[in-house]
Amino acid sequence: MLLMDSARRAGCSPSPVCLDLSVGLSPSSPGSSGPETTADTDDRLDRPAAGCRVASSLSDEQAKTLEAKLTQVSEENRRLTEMIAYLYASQVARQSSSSPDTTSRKRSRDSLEPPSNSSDGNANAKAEPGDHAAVESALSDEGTCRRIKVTRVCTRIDPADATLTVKDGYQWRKYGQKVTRDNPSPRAYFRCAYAPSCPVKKKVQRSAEDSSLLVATYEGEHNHPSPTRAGELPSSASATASGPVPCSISINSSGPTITLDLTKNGGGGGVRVLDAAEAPDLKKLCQEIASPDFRTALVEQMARSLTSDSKFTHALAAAILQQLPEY
DNA sequence: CGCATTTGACCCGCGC
DNA sequence: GCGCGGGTCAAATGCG
Repeated sequence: MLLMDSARRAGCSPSPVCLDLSVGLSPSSPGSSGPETTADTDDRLDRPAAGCRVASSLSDEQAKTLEAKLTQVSEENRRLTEMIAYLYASQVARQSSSSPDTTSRKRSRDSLEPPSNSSDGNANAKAEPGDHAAVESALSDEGTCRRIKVTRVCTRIDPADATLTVKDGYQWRKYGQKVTRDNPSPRAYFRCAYAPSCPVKKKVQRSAEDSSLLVATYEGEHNHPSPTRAGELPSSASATASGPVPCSISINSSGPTITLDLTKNGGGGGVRVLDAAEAPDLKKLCQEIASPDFRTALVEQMARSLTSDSKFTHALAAAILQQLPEY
């Protein structure tokens, strides 16, 4: 959260690709219902975090140390973002050179949706390289295209649980269910209960590879507050119950957002690119990001940043201790 | 009785 | 033009 906040303050969104690094908090964080499940929403950035309360109890010296560290982390985050942007640009260049025809576009009959910019896994599974241009087009036509945010959220569930429900705090109305070609488990279609005033839809389907993984794809943004406080984030409630997921990939009209959720109990805290095979237009990029070298470098750099400074770790430990009740 | 869910039918875009 | 497959509709059904 500090990373994201610092990146935002540093104005660190120069590229169509945003590297969103979120370090999971303890599920028992006071006042937090557990937004461990990743989603590229901005809401959580504007909420007071546990870390802010910790920082407020620090001495001036500790605060300065943390601030200096924050600046350093911001810089590193900016470099990482640039790295992602470079990889993305390279991929775009390769794709555009191999598929000059970008005129044919699949347009949804649903007027609420933009030109095909779907992150739907199965739809992309059969997409040709030209489809990548659809994403690219949406990126370059920001001024003319209506921006529809598409977010993919993954939640680990009990494999025995047959219900395709993701408790995210919002009320949904199911309007359809289909068995898709590439996945034996059905896909459920939901509309926000506040429709038609709220245009948000979501699709929920088990992962074809891992039946314990529930993939929810949100299209659009709610134009109303969540009925429940716990639902400030998509799937936040279920994430608390089911545990965070290591990674999610989101694609919106402002560019793909790759969210790496380095939580401590989501697959060992490793970085994993999920459903890369389902997004062939980004497959190459995702493969590069998911490569062992990149992952190792990323994790090492983050770990080094956070642990190399003994003052930082001591200050953090002291701050945490101050928050613990005395026995 | 009203509302939510289920499920088969239908629509539409795309590839061949 | 036809078939396929994803997405949506709407009547039927279930439930409180």
